[in-house]
Amino acid sequence: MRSWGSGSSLMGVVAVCAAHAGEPHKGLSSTPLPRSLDTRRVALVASDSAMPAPPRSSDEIRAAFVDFFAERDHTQLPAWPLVPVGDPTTLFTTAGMQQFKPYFTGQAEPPVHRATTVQRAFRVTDIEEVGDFSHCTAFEMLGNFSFGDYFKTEAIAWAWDLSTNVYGLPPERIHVSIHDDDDEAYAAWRETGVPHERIHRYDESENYWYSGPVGPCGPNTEIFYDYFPERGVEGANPAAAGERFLEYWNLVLMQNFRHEDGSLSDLPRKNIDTGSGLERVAALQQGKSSIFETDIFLPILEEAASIVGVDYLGGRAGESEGRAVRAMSEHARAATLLVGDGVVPSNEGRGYVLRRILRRAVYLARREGVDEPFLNRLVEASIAKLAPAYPHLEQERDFILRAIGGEEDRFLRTLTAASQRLDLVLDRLETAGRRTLPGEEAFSLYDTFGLPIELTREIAGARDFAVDTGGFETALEAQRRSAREAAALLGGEERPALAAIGGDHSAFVGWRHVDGDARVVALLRDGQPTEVVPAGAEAEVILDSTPFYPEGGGQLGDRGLLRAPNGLFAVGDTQAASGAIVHSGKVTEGELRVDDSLRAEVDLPWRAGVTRNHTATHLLHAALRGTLGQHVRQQGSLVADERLRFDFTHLESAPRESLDEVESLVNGVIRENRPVEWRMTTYQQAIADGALAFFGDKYGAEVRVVEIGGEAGPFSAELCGGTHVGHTGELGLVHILRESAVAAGTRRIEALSGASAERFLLDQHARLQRLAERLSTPPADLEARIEGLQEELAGLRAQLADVQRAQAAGQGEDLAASAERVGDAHLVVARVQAASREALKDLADDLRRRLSPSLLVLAAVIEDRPAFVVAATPDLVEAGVHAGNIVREVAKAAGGGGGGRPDLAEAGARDPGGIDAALEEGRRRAVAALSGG
RNA sequence: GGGGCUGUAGCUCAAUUGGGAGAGCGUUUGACUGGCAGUCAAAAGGUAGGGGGUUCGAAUCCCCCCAGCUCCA
Repeated sequence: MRSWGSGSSLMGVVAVCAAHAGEPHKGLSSTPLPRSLDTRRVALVASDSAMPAPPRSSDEIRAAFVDFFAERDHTQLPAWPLVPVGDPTTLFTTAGMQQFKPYFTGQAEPPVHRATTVQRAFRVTDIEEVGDFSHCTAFEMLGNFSFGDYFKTEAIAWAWDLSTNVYGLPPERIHVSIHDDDDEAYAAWRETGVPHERIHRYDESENYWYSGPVGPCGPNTEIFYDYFPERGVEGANPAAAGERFLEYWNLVLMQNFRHEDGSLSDLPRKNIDTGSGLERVAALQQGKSSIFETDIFLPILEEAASIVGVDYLGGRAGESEGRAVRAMSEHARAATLLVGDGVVPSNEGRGYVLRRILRRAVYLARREGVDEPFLNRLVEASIAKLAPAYPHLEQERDFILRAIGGEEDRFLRTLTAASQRLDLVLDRLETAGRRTLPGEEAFSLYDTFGLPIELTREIAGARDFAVDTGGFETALEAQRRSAREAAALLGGEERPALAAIGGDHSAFVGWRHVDGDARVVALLRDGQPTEVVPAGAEAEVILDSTPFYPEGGGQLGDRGLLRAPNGLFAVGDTQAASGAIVHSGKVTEGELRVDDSLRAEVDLPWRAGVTRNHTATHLLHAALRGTLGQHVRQQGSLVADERLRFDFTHLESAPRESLDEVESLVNGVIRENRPVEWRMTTYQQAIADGALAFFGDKYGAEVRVVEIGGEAGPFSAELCGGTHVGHTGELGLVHILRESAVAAGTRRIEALSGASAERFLLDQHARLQRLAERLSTPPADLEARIEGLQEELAGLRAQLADVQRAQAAGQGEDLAASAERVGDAHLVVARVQAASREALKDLADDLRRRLSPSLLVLAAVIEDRPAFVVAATPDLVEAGVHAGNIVREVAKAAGGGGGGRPDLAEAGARDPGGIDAALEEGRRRAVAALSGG
């Protein structure tokens, strides 16, 4: 399968320069383009003096493309953000056609029949290649689209017209490829004047496009620029990877539909879907061999080169320096676009990809000796370059800088910690006389501490250590395998049984109704279709139409009741799957049969709570954006009947004052009792009107916009399929409970609305009253009262400690006086009073200070259990006395256990009755130790 | 979603491996020097992330939860 412009073909080798005609430039170093290139360009322009000046800069090319198609009745539609809007299963927007899929598959009616877009795109496949002369992760796709309107002939003629007359490319340098069987395309190209020998035919593997086993598909035709026309057309093969040709435009001619059995039929309405990489066109228009030498990258490259400290543009950068400069520039630019579209660095999903490119940029720079943070300089340069086409980047500048700068700081910290650890490991190996770092060690540094294997190799290499790369790969592969197995085990369930239900069903009427008459279309028990469900059995019910809202957009699925003629079905949850709305629950009375006519009733109090909370979520979202900044975007939410949870992008914790501000803003809007209205529109129209779309939610071609009114423009407008109140006043009150962190860059607030908010505040108030009563003080004085109690407690503790100390001192004096002498040493064996183990040890310390040399064996009852301490002065320890050994025997005599250091050891037992025997044993051991030593 | 590591004073981190919670920096106070900078001395600051368990005894071992870091999907 070959989707146009996919993988390395799109960003294929462009590293060929046409300057020195006939001389292939293998292994182009980072040498900049020779000036002679520009002369070629000048000559070319001069020869076409009748034509308006061709577009040169990327901004001009973008405009020229859009204008060209606008003149031909195309409407320019807004691009998608890099985060695909309708499809949570896709990480990033990778092509211009992505937002038009529903039109191509016929699921939805297009708003216009001719469209053109400039679509920013991001592809993960080539990250490791970035740094060479051609690969990119982020790029811009220029595209024109026809939805059942014009087809091959026009698409091809216009592509030719734009290429030769607007871009001013010399016709003799253009080659095209078509599908083997596509004689129509061949004819269309001949019509433009392309000679037979520059039209190349390829089979399915090269020139056929489809997306998935079932769906629209068709041949495509690609347009190539020939850097070496002097090599002749004999044997020319544009599709082969190489230095000669640059593919800069791909036209997909969607004319067939592939069915499940593999057969093809003609599409009733044929489509055109084209994509032309702006970076590549810029390279052609600027006479450059590499996209990195176009105006798109120059200002960023220049900044990167100054960071690395090389004269990149002057051609004085070494091979690896050049790589680093290019990768740093590309990754910084891509990251800028990603953060601008709401992606924040994290340890999973899109955020993880962002993290990977940022970290790659940092370690490549570090390898060239850059150890200061630098990303923000590159981001500034990227924003400056991109802002004319993408003004939102300028608006979100601060957020972008903080998100990326913060990630850089974190990574530098991680690197420092991990390299210290590596040094320790290497020290150990060195002592053991080994010179190879085992693969498991390298993997652990990578896996646990985030040290890239390249850096491990480098640091180890600097100390003359080898790294067992094979072992590392093995460990990495093992982890991948186990992750895959775990994923397979959990795998999301496919529901073919639902997809197989024929006819119309599951019409949703819940936005306007909470009950309605319906007919049972299908019943499932344990996922299998059945005709009847008896009382007591769990089942899933599919209705022809239903007021039950299936879980989506964070709003939980409805609960309620289905009243059938011969039975009752309690709905516990409602979910959407395979195009069906599935009511799951239990038959509580009688039975339920397919074809039963029934009354579907959503649980009213439940739905009322959920509805309130959903509107509250929109209000909070709008208020957060107003208070914390426009970078706030919904990341996820949970809308239940009694509470709501709302996750959003924000880099630091929101202070209580901001939350208070948000809360009072929201409650203000509630008091104003503003109308909440919704309407259906197209996605493009909604976005153009400024509505907010939540990423990760599924939108059809028709979308629903929920708008909360305001005096000057709506207070909030969001794409949303959920249920909402009619006026904000119905919410009564919104109260934010708490704010917390969910992941790096994502915060969560939990809140209540309506009756649950009221109940919560009343509970709080009641608790306050109870506390005040208990402390016999008015609620207003509670703080002062507690402060007083705390002071009193601290005072009493200090007094108690004084008393205990005095008591211990007295005891110490008495015990010291009663000490026996064994040889030169003092021996105290005694049962004492002590409140804690601490006090017992303090007493031993006191005695050691009073008597030297001395050996002490003390016992006390602490919390009804015997505790023992044996202590010896340092000189005795020197002479071989070991307190730990003595206390162990003491404890054993009391039925317990213990141990410790030679100078101080403690032990305990359960039964206080054994103390006397234990002390007896202690005396024997002590005497033996003192005389035997 | 799965795995690994970490959580000790405001900060950075120790503790002979289960036996008395510490250092440096910072903070406060005092002393010295004309002031600042500084030097010296002292003090304050800890439910050891939270909870449970094992044990005579847990920062240390086990389990659960939370948070941070990190790899994989």
